[in-house]
Amino acid sequence: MNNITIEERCKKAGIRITGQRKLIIEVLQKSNDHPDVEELFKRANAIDNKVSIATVYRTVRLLQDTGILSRLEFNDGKSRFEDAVREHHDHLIDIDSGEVIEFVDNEIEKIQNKIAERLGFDLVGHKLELYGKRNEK
Amino acid sequence: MNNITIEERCKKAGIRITGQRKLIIEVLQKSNDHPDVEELFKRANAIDNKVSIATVYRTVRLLQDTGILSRLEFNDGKSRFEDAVREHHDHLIDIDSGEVIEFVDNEIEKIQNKIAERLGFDLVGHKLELYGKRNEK
DNA sequence: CTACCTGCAAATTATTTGCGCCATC
DNA sequence: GATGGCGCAAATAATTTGCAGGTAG
Repeated sequence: MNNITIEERCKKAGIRITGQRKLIIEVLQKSNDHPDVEELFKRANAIDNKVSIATVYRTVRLLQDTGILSRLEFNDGKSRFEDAVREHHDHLIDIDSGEVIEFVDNEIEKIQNKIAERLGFDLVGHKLELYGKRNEK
Repeated sequence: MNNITIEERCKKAGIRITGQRKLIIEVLQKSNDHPDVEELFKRANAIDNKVSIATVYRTVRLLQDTGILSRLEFNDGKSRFEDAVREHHDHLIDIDSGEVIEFVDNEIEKIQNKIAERLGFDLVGHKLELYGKRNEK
């Protein structure tokens, strides 16, 4: 599903691979949820405590500016990051538990292109978040 | 299009209408763009400089918690607010100019409900942002 | 009247940055 | 070995809050 790793893309982009960057990238790569910077910092330190939080901030910013990561904001004041190159997906947020579920829907993508065209734009990207409650049945 | 004013909804919610709140609400009501708190503060002060920025922050938070305003975050680190009760619409953001265009599309709403259902959720709300470049032609 | 609101400034929280030392290419 | 990265702590930026006095209902 995700054939080219973040690290490979970094090299391709001419980003120097240091020990701390390697570690942060590894943590990002294996995170299925959406950790904020504080949480990335904790997870990286649990593996090897040679990373400062300043470096985590610098790294995610660098990777975001290079287009390797996407920044997400779920209206809680903190930024979250995820691999920008993975198969495109959107987010469903459980408003009771805060849990974030990813999903893909092709129909949505098609309609979005249609809308952008209607408004005289070329679509470059999008962000869709659904907020819902689990239905018992 | 928008029959019940923000102020009326505040009264209904039991929110005390003070001079500063009245003013902030008035500014919100007549803003067609998406001002951040700093900008709301400036606009309110241009009318009557009896409002502090702390009160603007307190007011938008209060109205957000009461469900009268929705908070928006366009990935620039600042929060923006808009009337939560207006006819539902989404946002198209011009990545060159930063301009924000609102649009409505019924088809999108229908599909979103379908997706939520598929995932076992009842849809409570959503946020869709398209990012695009104006196409010359 | 009384509970609630406001301004001010200090406190918090998230994020960025200057600087001297250190590591990658 | 030179260029760029790192940790630390201080600087910013956005937002929240304690307190003493003011105001809406």
